[in-house]
Amino acid sequence: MQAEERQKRIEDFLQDAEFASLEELSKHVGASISTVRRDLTTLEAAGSLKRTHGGARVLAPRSDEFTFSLRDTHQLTEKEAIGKACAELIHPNQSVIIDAGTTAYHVARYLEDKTPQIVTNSLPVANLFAGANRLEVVVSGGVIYPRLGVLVGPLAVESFTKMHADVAVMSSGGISLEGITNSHGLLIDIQRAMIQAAQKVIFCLDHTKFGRRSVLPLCGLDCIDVIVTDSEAPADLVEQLRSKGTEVIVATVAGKVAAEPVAA
Amino acid sequence: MQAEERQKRIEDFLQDAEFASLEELSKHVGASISTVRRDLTTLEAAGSLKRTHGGARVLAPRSDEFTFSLRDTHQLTEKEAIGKACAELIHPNQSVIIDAGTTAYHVARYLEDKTPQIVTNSLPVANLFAGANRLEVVVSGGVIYPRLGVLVGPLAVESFTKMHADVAVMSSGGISLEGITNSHGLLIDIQRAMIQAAQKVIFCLDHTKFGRRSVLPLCGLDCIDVIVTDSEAPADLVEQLRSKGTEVIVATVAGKVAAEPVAA
DNA sequence: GCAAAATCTATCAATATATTTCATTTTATT
DNA sequence: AATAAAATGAAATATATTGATAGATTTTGC
Repeated sequence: MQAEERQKRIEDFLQDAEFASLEELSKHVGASISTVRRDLTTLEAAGSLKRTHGGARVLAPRSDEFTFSLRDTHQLTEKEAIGKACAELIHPNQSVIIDAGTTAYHVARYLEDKTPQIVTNSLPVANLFAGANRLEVVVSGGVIYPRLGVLVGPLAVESFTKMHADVAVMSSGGISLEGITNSHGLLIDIQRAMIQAAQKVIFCLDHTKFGRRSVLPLCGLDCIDVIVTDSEAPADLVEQLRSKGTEVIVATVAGKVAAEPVAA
Repeated sequence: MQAEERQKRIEDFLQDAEFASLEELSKHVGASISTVRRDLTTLEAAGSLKRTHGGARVLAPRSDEFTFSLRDTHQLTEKEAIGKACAELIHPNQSVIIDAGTTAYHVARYLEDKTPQIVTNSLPVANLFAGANRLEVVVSGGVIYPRLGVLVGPLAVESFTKMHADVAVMSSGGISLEGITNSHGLLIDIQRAMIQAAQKVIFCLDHTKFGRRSVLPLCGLDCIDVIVTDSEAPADLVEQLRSKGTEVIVATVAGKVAAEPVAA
């Protein structure tokens, strides 16, 4: 059988089964385990499935919840650490804009005790605080972007242009020396408005974002006050960013924060 | 079994049980206590549950995330019937404003197939449609009113004053011959804006609301185009409303027989 | 407040799964 | 057909997951 044909059969099989073990797949396509492994590696790189221990599963099996926030266990501990470290930068009673994105979501989880005023366009974040009556949560208006649970569109942008906040906690798809980039065009306008609205801009980016360039440019390094990342971030790029005057905080996964002496 | 599958089962199990011991979970997923422990650690980090001594519980139990919507099983079947009946009044592709309230929520549940454009200030309603990518859902901005998951405040009011919709599906605390009343002061302004914004105003009120007067007056009968209620509504008041020129639709509860002959 | 019981965390060996490596077969190219 | 290149399957090596156990911690009952 041809490699391409085989990989297509694997994709189809997974589409129905949602998950399949290597043995199953091997039997189904009539190839050895090794070959199936190789195919899975290829297909994962192509983005059509997700490998797991013991097999593979479809990428977003069901979208009954916000797929991004709870199913995305990628770099989970890193994001946890980043969330914790970033939350420590927020002082009580500050007003905080929370961006819609996995990493920013994890920051939000550590904010409840600080009782800040929170502004967000993320439904998951809104839900997180819906039950808490100690802190005030402002939700921007907007149209729901399916699956992500983000509010987008002119109403959302407008909300933020009229607003002011002490801090903005942002996340995005990539960072390089040229600046920040992101993938979703609809989000860019909103993120720019968020950055404009906030006095201090914090970007939370796990190490996989470093050196990566997403489709669309969001802003230059000069817009950023602080970057929070995890200890896996490439040291050279971190140094270069610092030498360009951007404060970079590296959160250690163990739970402690390796904050650099703040050179404001 | 796969790790992911197992963790999903733990989540699901907890969703129903609200709390479960390690032993229960271990038995339910067919893995050792140690493994369940590890899963719980992971899931807690992901934010989907809270570990406790001896087990784990849901973080925000689905059933009282928004106290009003799901915990309120009061007149559930009646509200179901009202929701269904009201949804039938909506034509495909109409734009619909959905009020924040138990009854209006139940209407929303029957709207997905109509693919209307939906506007709401209710987080539960927003969540309901967050996964659906066939229909456009606009969320008004605003401050989260704790526990209810309603967006209130000037931002919310403003959203609706700038808007226009074909239909508004409303609910409230009471109706009498003098008009509609509601209890939450913060909601009144928003509801008025909703009514202004819509061409056709439908009020969904189960029978317990009839003859009741809540704290604050919302609007007179002249603002209302249609009232949808259930078959337990007092016939005399229904008749009086009709004679005043308000259309009243009585939804029959499945299994229950309409007390009065319904003159559509 | 103390002791007993239960539960938690940390660690380790056993197992299962991944990755790497290499000889062999298949396919493509001249 | 001869050769180079790529793909395959199988083995060896490395890594991850699991279940069990021992010592630390918390809860419970008095």
